[in-house]
Amino acid sequence: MKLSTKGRYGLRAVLDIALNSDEDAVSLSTIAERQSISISYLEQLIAKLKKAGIVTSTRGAKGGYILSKKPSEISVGEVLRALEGNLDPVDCAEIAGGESTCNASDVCVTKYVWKRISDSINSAVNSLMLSELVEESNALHKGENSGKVKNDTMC
Amino acid sequence: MKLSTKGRYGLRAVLDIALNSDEDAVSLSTIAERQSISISYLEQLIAKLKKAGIVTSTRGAKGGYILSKKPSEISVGEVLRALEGNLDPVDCAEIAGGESTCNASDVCVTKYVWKRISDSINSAVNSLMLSELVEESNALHKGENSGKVKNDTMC
DNA sequence: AAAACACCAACTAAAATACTCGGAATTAAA
DNA sequence: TTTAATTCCGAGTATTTTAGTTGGTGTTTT
Repeated sequence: MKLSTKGRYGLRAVLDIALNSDEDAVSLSTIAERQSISISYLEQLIAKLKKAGIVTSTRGAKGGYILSKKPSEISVGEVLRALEGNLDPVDCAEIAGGESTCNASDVCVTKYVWKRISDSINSAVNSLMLSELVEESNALHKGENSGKVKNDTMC
Repeated sequence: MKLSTKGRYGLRAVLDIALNSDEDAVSLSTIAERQSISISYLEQLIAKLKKAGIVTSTRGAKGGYILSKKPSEISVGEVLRALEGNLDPVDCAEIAGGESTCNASDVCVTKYVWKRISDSINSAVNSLMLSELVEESNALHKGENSGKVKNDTMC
């Protein structure tokens, strides 16, 4: 029941882009360095984010990534699901909202448990916007040199 | 971000005991058969439940397991944590409620995300009691032969 | 032309998961 | 008192997933 490094690193990467793409797009290598993540691994994570329409890339020298939408329009849930797949605690079509393919679907009590967990996770992350994390970060850095790199997205 | 078979099978086992230990203790082999779980694997799961004080065993022939407490006093959270370890989405002392050993503890924004997820999962499962699942199961089986095996804890 | 970048598809090592196996100790019943 | 049914225990193993790495191609600015 743990998030993998995909979700953890990937969210840090998105936050890094949010905090540092005011002027230019940010390159993979700068994110990787700032966040202490291997550049080649990060590449895979960003690919997922791009596919999900969360970030937009520009190729070539001076290229890099920016967010596709405003931070207030990107939920943490959206980001985590792009990286980790669905956040449901079990793989079950019925819980994911689809048709019940489960052969024991009508005699399945634990299903109520998984549904309850799934709903609580999803509502928690869907209601949390990237902008809130950006504000939190700014609050933590009040009084610091604003030109400095903000390496504050650990964990 | 998935529950392992430990949590899924183990909760089914607990529910099976709750539903079938009215008179005698239920043996590993009957749970295993009813739930289609390998007996030797189930053994490991039940050991965790015993260690956590959720079930009580009696050894020897006619031995088996019963719940240590009433179903209304056992939360699903208690069971899942016994089987899976803590349900937090990341391993972080601060989120688990302890001291911050994290070297970036005060510059750690994503921490708020993990805390939020952790809280939502734990409050969901802590407020759900085994007795509610028992009632749900009985409701599903209204009208059936009450002597029949109730194999209704799939998923 | 060269440097800085994104993009892509395999490949691999390590860790975690999901089991199995072989027994020893305990207890009820025949 | 033997036998069968059971819990209990520690170790071993196969499979899957995770967490990367490697070696390249294509694109754009300087």
